[in-house]
Amino acid sequence: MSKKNINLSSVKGTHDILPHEQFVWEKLRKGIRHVAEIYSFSRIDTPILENLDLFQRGVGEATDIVEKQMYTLTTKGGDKLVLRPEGTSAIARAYIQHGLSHMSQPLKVYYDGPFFRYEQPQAGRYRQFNQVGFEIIGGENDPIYDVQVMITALRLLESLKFKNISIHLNSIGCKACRAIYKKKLLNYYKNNKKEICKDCNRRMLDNPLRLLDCKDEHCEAVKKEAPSIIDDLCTPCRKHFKEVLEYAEELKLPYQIDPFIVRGLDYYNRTVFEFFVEIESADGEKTTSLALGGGGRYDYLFEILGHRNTPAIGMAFGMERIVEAIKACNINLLPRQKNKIFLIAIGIEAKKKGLSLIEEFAGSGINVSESIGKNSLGAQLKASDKEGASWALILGQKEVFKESVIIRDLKTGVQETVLLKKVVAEIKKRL
RNA sequence: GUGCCUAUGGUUCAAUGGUAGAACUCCGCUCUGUGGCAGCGGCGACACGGGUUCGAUCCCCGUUAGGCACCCCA
Repeated sequence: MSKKNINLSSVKGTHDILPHEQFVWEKLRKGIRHVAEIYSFSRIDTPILENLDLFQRGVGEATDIVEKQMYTLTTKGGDKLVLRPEGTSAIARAYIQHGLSHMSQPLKVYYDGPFFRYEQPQAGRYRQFNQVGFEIIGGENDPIYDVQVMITALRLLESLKFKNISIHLNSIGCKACRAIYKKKLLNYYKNNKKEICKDCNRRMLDNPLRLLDCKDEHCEAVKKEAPSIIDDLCTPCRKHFKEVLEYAEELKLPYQIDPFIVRGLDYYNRTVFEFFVEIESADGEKTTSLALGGGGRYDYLFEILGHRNTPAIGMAFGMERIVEAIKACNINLLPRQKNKIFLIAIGIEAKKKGLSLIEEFAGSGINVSESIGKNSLGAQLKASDKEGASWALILGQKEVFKESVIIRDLKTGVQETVLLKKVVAEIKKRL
């Protein structure tokens, strides 16, 4: 087998998270755990593999995700499975399957993990990507939960030191008022058909709400004058939205009403929102908004899945997007350097003693790093420098013979010889 | 799925129709008894396939991958 034929790069749209970038991810995971605890979300993990029907039914047959972005596979037994493209449907499935409606309601859960969508990779977009999501399921259909999900998400971003966060908020009503609005919107666009781009002409046929997403400048002009769904909400939807806004005011959420937010998946109703963060370009000249995630209410999902009507709201962030935004905003999350101990041993006897010494330190909860495979003292000191260690423990022939060890302060160069059995205590004192 | 751009060591960049240089990184030596500096040395690359040519890393075509945008979304 020739090496030449093996493709040694990661699969298109997937990426490695290398050791030197792990600290950002770890920080993010910690932030997630922390904020989840504060707002009493419990963790839930669902499998990466699910039945194909779940998403066909849940997300919607006509959505892009289901139409062309799912990784599907057939098992030897003939079952049609899919690598999960999103989290909400899977959580709804677990809720129904395990009778979680019998736990105290509403159920508040969070998750993070990999998801899969087959599309063209691009900035902040991968085929395998990670999402973190928060869901509040069951209980009352109270707008306070809508705001709770948003505040949780907001606090997560704040804990990562993001500034200039904004929440674009909208209501897309219910089946009844949305249908009326769609007609109205279509009528309006029909009258302006000549002004709009060819994509929008297509949208008129297959996804009218998406007309509001177009960034073409002619369409922008048409959009400005377009009827707003907020004016057409039915009385219950209008009341719900009004209360959401009142709670949002109370919590001083950095929100703005954005009638152009329409989410793609079928199961959304009423409250929908997206989180943005402002990014300064490299030359500092202009700022752009980066969408980190979004969500909304999905009161219809449980009915779609054949369960009784269950109110629910949730949201998800793209973790890669958060990480990229952290980099783009130059946010420094590096932990303060801890004092590190570095063991240096010269000669086979010293190395043996050194190994047990590392164990002894480990037993006291102190990590000792080393580069014990190297032989010369100089090389090992150099390695200690690269590690950024504070103290070196030097064990040579002489020290082994005398049952002692040198403690070298790597910043000042001051050295002290102490007995081997006292060294752990001595280091503890210095820490 | 569509359009535009790109492809040279681990990284960032050069040069060239006669097969490649540097900086940083990595490894080693100066230096089995004291690191950061310095000096010296070493490993290591033309994405793949085809075409034009005496000869292609360079020109052309295709494939693949990456970037950006559209679509859509996280």
